[in-house]
Amino acid sequence: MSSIRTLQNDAIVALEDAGLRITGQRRQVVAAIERRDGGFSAEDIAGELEGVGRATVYRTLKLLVNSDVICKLALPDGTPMYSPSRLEHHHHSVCTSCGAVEEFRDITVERVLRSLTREIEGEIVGHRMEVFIRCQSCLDSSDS
Amino acid sequence: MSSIRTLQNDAIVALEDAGLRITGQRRQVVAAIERRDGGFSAEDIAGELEGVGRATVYRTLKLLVNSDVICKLALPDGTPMYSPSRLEHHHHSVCTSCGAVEEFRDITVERVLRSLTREIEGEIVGHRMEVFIRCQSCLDSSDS
DNA sequence: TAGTACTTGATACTAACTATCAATAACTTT
DNA sequence: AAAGTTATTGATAGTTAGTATCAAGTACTA
Repeated sequence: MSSIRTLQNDAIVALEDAGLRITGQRRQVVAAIERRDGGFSAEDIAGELEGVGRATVYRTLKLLVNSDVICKLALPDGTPMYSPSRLEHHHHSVCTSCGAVEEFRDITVERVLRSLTREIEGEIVGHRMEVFIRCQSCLDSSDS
Repeated sequence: MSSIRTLQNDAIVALEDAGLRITGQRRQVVAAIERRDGGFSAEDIAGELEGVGRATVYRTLKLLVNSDVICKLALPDGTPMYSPSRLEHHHHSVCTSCGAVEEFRDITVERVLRSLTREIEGEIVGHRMEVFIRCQSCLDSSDS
């Protein structure tokens, strides 16, 4: 019984690994995430899933963030966005016009972190990097 | 009349350049920022300045962010923090234990951005990078 | 089947802002 | 320097993105 890598499968494995239960509500949240592609807000999901309580949506998103199934990122003004996580170690580009989120992996980012290890006093415990863009389709439609 | 570079002076120049008025309240907010060093929250300032309305504090912080006198950054959980901005083009390290903020400048970060120009479809309009650390003094005090 | 423990949803609450708008203060003009 | 114009302020209410509480429900376990 081979399992293809879908968000659903990843999420279930992650929840199980964490000793958590696979409930109907959690499945619904994951399914809703999979149905969209790109970034979404917690309220997007909560609004869509009438049958699942808002608190449960927020709780589930937090669980999924903690198990690296999705990422929580932020627009320039700080507005939070969530995005499914496919690449192992990655960063995000966010289109400031349409909100489209792309993952990218860049080895030079890792190199930056290593170089900072020498420059920064203390122990690096994490980082965040977001690149804000105007994506090609937004550029195209405003060029008209 | 030479003017030394202080946050106060920078802030006043920035506000004037933007065609804004230098009011007593704005001076008080800037002075309060200068009195602390490192990161602070909007509520820190609002709580300290009893005579200045909360809305005015938030408005003034936003003006200062827009004119690059201070930076708005975020802890890993998204909690916003503000920090005075001294270096021209810089990033931040934030201690997740004590909240201390340091600025750093790293040319390799700029190199990453240039390399992304080739990798990312679309036009890069900005970025954010924060490095989370346990600073030396927090490490020292927990080593005991 | 009973028991224990994890989950849920309704509700209320918090943090960090933002919108409104009448009153006030700061520049500008004369 | 008084009058006029316009920016700014503060009180209040509202919004967004959550978190805390806790009784009721559901899932595993013995």
